[in-house]
Amino acid sequence: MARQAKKHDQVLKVLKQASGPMSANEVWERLRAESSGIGLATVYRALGRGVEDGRLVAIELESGSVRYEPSDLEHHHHFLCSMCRRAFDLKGCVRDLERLVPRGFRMANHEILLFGTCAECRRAG
Amino acid sequence: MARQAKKHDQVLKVLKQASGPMSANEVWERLRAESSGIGLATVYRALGRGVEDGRLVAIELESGSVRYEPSDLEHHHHFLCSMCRRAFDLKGCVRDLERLVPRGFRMANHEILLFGTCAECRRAG
DNA sequence: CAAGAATTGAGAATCAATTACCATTTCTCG
DNA sequence: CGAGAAATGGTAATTGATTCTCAATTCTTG
Repeated sequence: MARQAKKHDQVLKVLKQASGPMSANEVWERLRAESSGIGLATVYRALGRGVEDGRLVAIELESGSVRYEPSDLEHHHHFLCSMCRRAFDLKGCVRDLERLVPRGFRMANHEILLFGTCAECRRAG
Repeated sequence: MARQAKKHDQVLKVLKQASGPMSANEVWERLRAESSGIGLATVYRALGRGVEDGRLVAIELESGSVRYEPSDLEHHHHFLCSMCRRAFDLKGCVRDLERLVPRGFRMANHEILLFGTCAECRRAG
């Protein structure tokens, strides 16, 4: 069996349990507190490999940061809280997207992004 | 009357005529070729001021670059060509977005982004 | 035209995200 | 155990976007 990459597994685990896609930094901040800590470089390595493996997908919801999520999630979209900047998964999708595509263009996929305030920030704010 | 800012007007004009939101760099590349050229710093200044003025809005469709568009456009969404990386305006919207919002969250606005290949790149490719 | 204010351009500086490096540690396996 | 492969962490280096600096230019107005 291949050598086990403990830290890498921790990274994947965090993403599996997350309520939405996370940036490298978010993953790092969550893991560094834990028992043994983790280096940011390792987080990036784990994420990069996860994408290569096909176990993760990288998405870009806003300028300046790439987020990662498990690739085996059902089709879904995201909510970006403008206060805490976290992204949350949404359930469901919408229909009739095809009719938005201009003549001659080909749509490969789509992203629906809702902006606003998450429940937690609403309570806090 | 206030001093006229020629270059700034050129920047706004480019955005008005554009088929979609443009990044600072895209605007710069289009204008530098013209008659007198323009400095990248000036493009940024014009964009920044345009946003302050309320004449432009900044949107973030992908990592690493903010795009700008006139603020007086009707509600619309965007298509991002994965080959040429340009963004195009789309007509129309979809319904039922509200039902995607999780309980306790508040949606302020939304973005629908279609990915794929634009007509030009399809012909070329 | 002269003075003063705003604009401009070029390049340096900054900033955040990401990657590269390299020494150290941890595993695996014979 | 001992050698070699893989993983790790800290930090330097890089990258791309954006902002800053400052001297030169352009306007506006009297």
